Amino acid sequence: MALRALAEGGVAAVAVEPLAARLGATKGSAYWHFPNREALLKATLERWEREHTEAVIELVEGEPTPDGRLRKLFGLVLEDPRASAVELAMLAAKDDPAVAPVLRRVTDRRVGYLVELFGAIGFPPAAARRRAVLAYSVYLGQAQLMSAAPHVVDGRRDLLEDTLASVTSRA
Amino acid sequence: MALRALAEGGVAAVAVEPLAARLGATKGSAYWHFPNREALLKATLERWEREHTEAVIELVEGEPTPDGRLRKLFGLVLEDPRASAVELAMLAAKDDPAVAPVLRRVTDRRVGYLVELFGAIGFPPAAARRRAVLAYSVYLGQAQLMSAAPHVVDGRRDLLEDTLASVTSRA
DNA sequence: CAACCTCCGTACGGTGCCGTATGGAACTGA
DNA sequence: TCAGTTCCATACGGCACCGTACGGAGGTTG
Repeated sequence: MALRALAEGGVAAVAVEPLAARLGATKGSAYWHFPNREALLKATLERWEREHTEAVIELVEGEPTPDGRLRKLFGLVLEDPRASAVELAMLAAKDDPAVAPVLRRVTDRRVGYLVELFGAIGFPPAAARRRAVLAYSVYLGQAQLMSAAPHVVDGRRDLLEDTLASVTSRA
Repeated sequence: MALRALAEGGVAAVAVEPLAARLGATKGSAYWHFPNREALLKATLERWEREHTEAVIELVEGEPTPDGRLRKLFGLVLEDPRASAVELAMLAAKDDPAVAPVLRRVTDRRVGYLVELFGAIGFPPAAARRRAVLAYSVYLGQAQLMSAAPHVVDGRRDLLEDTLASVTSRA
């Protein structure tokens, strides 16, 4: 529920009174479960970190080949922009003291996973790391673009191919 | 001044009372110059659009070759992350009704410029457009990453080369 | 049954912001 | 000089949120 609010209204929407009202309850109840708003937000963020970061990686791990995993990963952004809503909300609130550490952990975890992936494709460690950083930049940028200006992408299914080609090519 | 607040505190910081206080004035004064907060925000955003979007393009146009222009463009993000602060604030507030139209215009303008650039490099129109969308994604993503998790990039000067190679290679 | 703990509601004060009302000082022009 | 305009301050009410105080219903345990 708090996650839904986070996706829809950003970090600011993870607030005691609005959420209580949404649940048909009152603040009195909410403040029994959480000492304050910060604790509510922290719990929400950590729950997202726990459940959704690994979930994506597990989903991607279902693909048999490393190339297939990369394709799956970037395909996720393009096929369902709404799925990136929480990610974008986190980036939007990157300066919030409750958000920053979670964001940092998730970023490290994901870039680390990408390093593995590029290593499995055959890049040597240093190159794999560079590719991973680049690929994650593309991932973030596409999520932003899909969300903020979908018309520039609009049905551009070949963007996925372009992306994969540019990120994996050994020029 | 309002632009400074926008860069530092995001769209939420472009508020009547905080800005007035920052200027050593009072709201009474502020509400004489602007009918309401929305007008203040709109004026701030449009001023940014007017002065800074074209400014970047003009700066880049100073480079003699198209390749040099691309290099300059991506170099800007990596050499001074603070310069992207307003961009990121805009993206963070993309759902704000005052922000959305400005963001859309700026995105269109920039992607359009990139299409020109890739055309000048020698890509045929359709390919140039695809490259432009991809390149702008990388631009946005790098700005995000530099701002939210600088430690993963950290001194990685070769990222610029990687980026240019991946975006311009004719694989 | 009585004391107790759990969970929720009502009621209140505080803060930061929006927007309005109103008055006044300084300048400007007839 | 005096009326009008410009620019700013004080003061007020409103709203949305945070957080606290406190009371009460219902199950739990001695």
